[in-house]
Amino acid sequence: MSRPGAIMSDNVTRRVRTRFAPSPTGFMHIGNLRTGLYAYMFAKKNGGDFILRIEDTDQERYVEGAVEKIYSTLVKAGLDYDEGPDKDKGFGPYVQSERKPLYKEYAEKLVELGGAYYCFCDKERLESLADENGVKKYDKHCLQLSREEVDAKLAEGKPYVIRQNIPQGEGESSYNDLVFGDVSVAYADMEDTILLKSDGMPTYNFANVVDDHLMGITYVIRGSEYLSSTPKYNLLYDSFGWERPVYMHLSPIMKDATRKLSKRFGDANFEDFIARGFLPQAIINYIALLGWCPKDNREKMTLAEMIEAFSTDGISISASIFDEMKMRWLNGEYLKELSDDEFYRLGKPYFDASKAKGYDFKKIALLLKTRVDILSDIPSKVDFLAEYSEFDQNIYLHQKMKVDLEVAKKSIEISISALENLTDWTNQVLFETFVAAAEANAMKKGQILWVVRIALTGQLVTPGGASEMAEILGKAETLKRLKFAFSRI
RNA sequence: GGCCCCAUGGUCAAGCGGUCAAGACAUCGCCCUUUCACGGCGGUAACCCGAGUUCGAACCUCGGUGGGGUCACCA
Repeated sequence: MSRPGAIMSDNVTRRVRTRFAPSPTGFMHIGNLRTGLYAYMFAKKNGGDFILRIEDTDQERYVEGAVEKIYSTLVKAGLDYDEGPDKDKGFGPYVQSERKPLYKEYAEKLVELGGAYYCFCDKERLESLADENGVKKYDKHCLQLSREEVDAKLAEGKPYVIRQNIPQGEGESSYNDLVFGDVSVAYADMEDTILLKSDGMPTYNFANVVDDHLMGITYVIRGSEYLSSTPKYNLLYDSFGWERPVYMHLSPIMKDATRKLSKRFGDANFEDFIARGFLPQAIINYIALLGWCPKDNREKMTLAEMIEAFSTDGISISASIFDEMKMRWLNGEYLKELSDDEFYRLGKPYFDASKAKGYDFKKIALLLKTRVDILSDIPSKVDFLAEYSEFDQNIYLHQKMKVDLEVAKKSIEISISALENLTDWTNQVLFETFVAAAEANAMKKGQILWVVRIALTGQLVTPGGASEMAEILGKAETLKRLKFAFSRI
């Protein structure tokens, strides 16, 4: 396999044009989005155009609202297309179902050119072609038909499809993929697949070629499932006498070692991640890294930085497993970078959804910014404000700080008396009060702080230290909880 | 099953014939003038197997194994 380098400028004879061509069959899958991202980055990196095309030739799988989802995802992700259904720059329409007459015209033209032929075989005959593996390779039966016979059947109104006419005999079709290098497939291994269905709609095999050519697409960037059928598409370009585009195939994103990330994997779609409190830029950043690595190995990058650093030789050829853990980490990094106000604004819906009511969430947000990876972690972090009851006494125990139940009980007792007459209820004063109380009683301040924090929340991991928790809870609630905790030890 | 493609720690990955085989996530430990977190420092952990080419192979070749894709009037 020969490994191609990055695009040399002298190879770019035509303006770079890439496209993203999703089919409106549901939500926006992460793997699909990544393909769009790479097509976008490649175009922008090379000063070219990024085109959106809707591939809806399969009416059976069409899902209502899916087109809108494609638009909104692209907007949120920051991938603005230069051309698309709502931005016609003269290559439209950009929705395949609206291009129907075009495909028929080109299919007929291809028949004239010898690259395709009419086929009238019925389902029964096709079924009978199955071999021991159930593979039904078409036998070019209708290629034998004379022009007169074809015309007669057509005049009769017999249903037909148009099939690609793969050359017979030896020979192979090959191309050089920007990511995979040389790929070739023998003619003998290709089938005369259907180009135009009996309903007059094209199959993907045909529509993508006609559209890519008509829309001036110079670089075809798509999933690796097309790797081995691409030689066939190239034959189509050749038959038409069209210039072949350059291809860049992308390996799939896996759910685990053997399963592809599929639409059935509920969490694998963009909308869902957004709803769970992932930031669009974090998602984009993460998926860009799933299968691509910049020269300098940077990880956290803005879209603009990624475009700047984008190069095809950094794209990996093997599949990668989606790791939500790492995406969470990256998202956390983006969260920490937010201004306090921005974090509060974005987190507000999650605070509102928590069980805690009536607290100063703006203040709590300050504490949470460095403590959550995704916004939907917020409710579980603040629920202790509303829910406080019996908890496991063992969480008081801390060997290194020498905290046992006896020390815990004493710490709480000391704290109660130190706090009871305190009027200035701020974090700073509270902290100093705890420290002073510890010193006055010959205890380590960590012993007090550790115990109070737990006594106040009933949790081992909390959104802040003892003084911060006390400040948020307020004097009355703080004392109430300390007294309760004291009574339980 | 035929054909196409892939193979570095648990995960993402750097590596392009000579490296003590980077870095990040996760994990573990330590530090943060003894609270949670943040942060800092450090540890554990990898070239699928077998031949060949070469003075020398994670890198090149072949075979095996494993995995993915494809073989639709789906895209």
